[in-house]
Amino acid sequence: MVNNEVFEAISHPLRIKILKLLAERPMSFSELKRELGIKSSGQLDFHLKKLKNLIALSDEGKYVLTREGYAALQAIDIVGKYGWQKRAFVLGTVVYGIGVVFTVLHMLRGIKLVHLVVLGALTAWYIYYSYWSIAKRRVFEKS
Amino acid sequence: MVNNEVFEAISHPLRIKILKLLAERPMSFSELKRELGIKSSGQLDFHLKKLKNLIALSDEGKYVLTREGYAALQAIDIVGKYGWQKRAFVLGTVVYGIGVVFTVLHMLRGIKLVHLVVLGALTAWYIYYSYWSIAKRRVFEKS
DNA sequence: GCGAATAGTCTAGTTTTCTTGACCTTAGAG
DNA sequence: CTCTAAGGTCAAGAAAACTAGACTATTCGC
Repeated sequence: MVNNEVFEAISHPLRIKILKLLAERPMSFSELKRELGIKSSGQLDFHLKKLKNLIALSDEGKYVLTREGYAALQAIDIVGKYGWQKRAFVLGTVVYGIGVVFTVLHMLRGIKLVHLVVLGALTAWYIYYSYWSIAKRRVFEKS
Repeated sequence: MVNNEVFEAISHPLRIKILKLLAERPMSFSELKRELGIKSSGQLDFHLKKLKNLIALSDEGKYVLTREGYAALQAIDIVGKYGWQKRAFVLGTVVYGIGVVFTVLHMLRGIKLVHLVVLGALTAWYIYYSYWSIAKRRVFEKS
């Protein structure tokens, strides 16, 4: 299943609801019908077929998510939370700052190898995190 | 823009290509046309309009990705790489194991606070990572 | 001032998607 | 044996998505 097929599969609100319901627990055909509040069996049938690859039928006759289904759900999560990335980056910067200050205060009472290791690890993490946030996620892009 | 609108926007192979091209560098209308190898202006116009919210026109008259566009690109990445999650988890487990062994070997020459801190941090990271991998990403789900 | 390139718009027609509702089969309750 | 519920399938029509190609306006080289 190539990329755009997954996105086509999850490009309908009802199908996203189905995935979210199945992430909570496996459900049978009529359970899904009830939870979704739809009357037409044909409609559910149609959308379940569009979700093939993302869902499967368990031995007990209930629909469950496949691994690809969980991946799709993660993608849904990412898009739903993109507004938080800037705030998360600011928080990460604060955490880095506190870590550095804390370590430097300790170093004032004698520099030890462990201080340098912690400082190096913190900085390595922060550089990597910044790279992802700024170069890949473009948290400071406008709009 | 709600979730399913984003996925509808990226549910066409040409539109995914457009986003990937624009992630490399801003491009003008005819640059895109050339790179995509299409002949119809109407077609490009149609798909660019479907991508509204994910792209924008810069001052220089070139199309660029918006922050939401980068989020969509991340979602595309996730779905494209879901096959790697199991391998990544195995690697993570190996890293955790090496870290624990390394730390315990050091502890044999006298237990210090730093050893316990490192061990605690390693384990906290691994528990969190396992939670995500197993509960959220279902890396061990079959299919 | 002319030809070519850029940057599109608009329309008509084709193809897909989606919804509705009728229909089918099996199993269990009474 | 009949009625109801579960678990679907299928066909027809409406609505959307998509493509092709004709058309427009502006700019730049010459």
